[in-house]
Amino acid sequence: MTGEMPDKRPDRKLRADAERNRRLLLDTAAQVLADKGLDVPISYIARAAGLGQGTVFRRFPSKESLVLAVVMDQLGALIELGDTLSADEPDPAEALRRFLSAGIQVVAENRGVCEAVYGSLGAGPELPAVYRRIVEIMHELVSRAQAAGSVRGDVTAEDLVLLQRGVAQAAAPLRESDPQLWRRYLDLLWDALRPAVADPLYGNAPTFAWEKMEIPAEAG
Amino acid sequence: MTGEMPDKRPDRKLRADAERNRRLLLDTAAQVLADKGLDVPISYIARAAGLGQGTVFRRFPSKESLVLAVVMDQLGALIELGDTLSADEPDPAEALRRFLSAGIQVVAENRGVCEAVYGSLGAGPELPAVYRRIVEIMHELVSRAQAAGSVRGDVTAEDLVLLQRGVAQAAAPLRESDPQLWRRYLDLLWDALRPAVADPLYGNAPTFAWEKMEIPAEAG
DNA sequence: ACCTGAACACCGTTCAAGT
DNA sequence: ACCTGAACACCGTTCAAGT
Repeated sequence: MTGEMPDKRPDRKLRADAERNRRLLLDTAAQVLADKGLDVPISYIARAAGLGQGTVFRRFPSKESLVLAVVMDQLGALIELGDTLSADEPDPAEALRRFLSAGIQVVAENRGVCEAVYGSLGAGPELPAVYRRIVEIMHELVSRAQAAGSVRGDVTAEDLVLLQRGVAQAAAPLRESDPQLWRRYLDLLWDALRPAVADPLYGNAPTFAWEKMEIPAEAG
Repeated sequence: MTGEMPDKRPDRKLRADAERNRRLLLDTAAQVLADKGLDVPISYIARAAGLGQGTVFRRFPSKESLVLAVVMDQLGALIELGDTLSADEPDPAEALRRFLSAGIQVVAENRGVCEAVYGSLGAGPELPAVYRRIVEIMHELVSRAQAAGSVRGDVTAEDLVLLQRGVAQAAAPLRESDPQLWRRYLDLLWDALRPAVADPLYGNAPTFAWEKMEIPAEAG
């Protein structure tokens, strides 16, 4: 057969209007998801962006993949901050604390991200490349803080990534009435990380099953 | 009109077969929800219980209310434990730790409860009577532990209820590969609660908007 | 009173027709 | 290549008919 197949490679250059629509869709979705949460119908997002819902599915094969793309956009900013801190912040404890804080804040202040990040990672995983990068940065920062004697030696980068989620989720029920509550529980977490208190922790540090994770199209 | 209305009062005595079916439904749902999570169709639960799906909606006005009833069943057991600890455990720190542990465990080991408890409480709240009771027990236990000097004075019962959730949710992504991971983060939380480390915490302790909570039918 | 399954509404996803 | 909205499948909820 001679019919042209549409190019499925994710990084194939899009036609100008398509690229514009993709960006519009991501921005609209980010905003809508942030305060309505994951339950908004795709049709709602499509209408808010002034597009047909078919267009959404042309660019993102499923609702989940759209959400994923939005979340990855946000985590991309977090990674940039991590790189900056890793390069420029001379105080290891301060660098770690700011990275923890920023990660918690993204989840805590964004209903869509909070709900999305709930089921993800671990067993039925997503966001692989981005999460792996975050763990790498976390590892760098926590290692330095431990070497400086600011943080107990028995917590790992994986622990801290999970605990970021935990802190954000602890504060999540009161997001509307007390949007800064997560800072309170970050303070508690920080206390728990002091080397002085270090009782041995139960069991072994967790490991993530990166192999099980599939690279979604958007991750390129 | 002379037609009899069905009695809507939630505690009205059910006919024997209806009561049996209600119990069967709750037990089946508990089991199915625990490992499949909230996404299982009602039709699946109905079939597993050998009933028509209409029967489910006759007893529980919505899927949400069925889930709620299941969760409340489980939290009922937690409350009983709390009462026992409050009455019988002489060591205040031990009593508090065991209550924290049991609450985290319920959420951590039960996918349905974990997902259900995610959105609840706080802004758009449910489970009111049961949650209020849990906070009361927590208040009793934490007060004693604080009076005994085992726990820092600036955390409240509300903090701890939220933090239970947080610990369970931190470990949730690895539930299948590492089902005991929550114990590790309970250890960390426990370290954070020591009076010795007490840096002042950010902001004020949270308060729950009980007024906003509606008593669901099942709470009778 | 209670049970049931067919019917309805809604939303995610697909696709034939149009630009 | 891309866009669109109608059509399809699935699941929560309702309800007319039966016991």
